[in-house]
Amino acid sequence: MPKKTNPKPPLQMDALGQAAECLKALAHPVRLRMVQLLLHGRYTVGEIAEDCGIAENLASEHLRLMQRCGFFTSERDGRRVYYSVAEPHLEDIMACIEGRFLTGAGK
Amino acid sequence: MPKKTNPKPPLQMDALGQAAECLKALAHPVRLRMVQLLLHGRYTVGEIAEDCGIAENLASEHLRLMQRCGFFTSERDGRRVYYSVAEPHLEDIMACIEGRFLTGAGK
DNA sequence: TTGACATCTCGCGACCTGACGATATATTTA
DNA sequence: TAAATATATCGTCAGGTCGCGAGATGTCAA
Repeated sequence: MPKKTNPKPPLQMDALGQAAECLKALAHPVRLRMVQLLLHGRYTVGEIAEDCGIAENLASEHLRLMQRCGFFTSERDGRRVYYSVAEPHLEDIMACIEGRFLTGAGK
Repeated sequence: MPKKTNPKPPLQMDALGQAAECLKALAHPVRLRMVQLLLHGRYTVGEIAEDCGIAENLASEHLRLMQRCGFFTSERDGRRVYYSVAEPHLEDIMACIEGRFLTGAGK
């Protein structure tokens, strides 16, 4: 076991910190549901809130959190705001998660 | 193969909750580091703590959290306890995370 | 046994998160 | 203009997390 002066793995501790930040954003059942939904198309805040079974202001807060992480993007159309996936890697990451945690389960 | 063409996928909300729990366990820079390290072999608590630059009792807490999620396993050898990866999907998941967040960085 | 070592557990304080109600802003329609 | 609709923001608070020190537990060797 080498010393702390980085023999083995590089010092990506700050990069790992960033990754951890984004994983925290994903680590919520409602937000995972939002990812699943938005991977199939774009939806308004109201539609997303109804699908997730939560209040619209709460949905708005979750969506903006995901937007801050770069996962989602939004565009206004009249009084409505449509959210959609902005991060292409989300599909791969979600596939990994589903492959591990949702295999065969549920319907 | 069950139906897959579902506009609004059904309620696997509890499965998503479980996935979120495990993602929370991953969503910490030190624990991500531990995953990277243990994907290369098995190490004692002391070795892991030194690699991560944290106190041993703190390392022990992080390791046991990962163990509770089924990611790691441990076996005692004398006074030492070796931890190693117990969840094969961890490699794929970590590859996804690194592909998104650690591309080109570090080294 | 005693003592050193390796790991684990507990309790505390600081900080963060999630959900909620109330309110604010933006847009369309009457 | 006012009112209705759609979304966003704010304040609050219960509950959770993180890191730490102190001490407990387990193991080996003399």
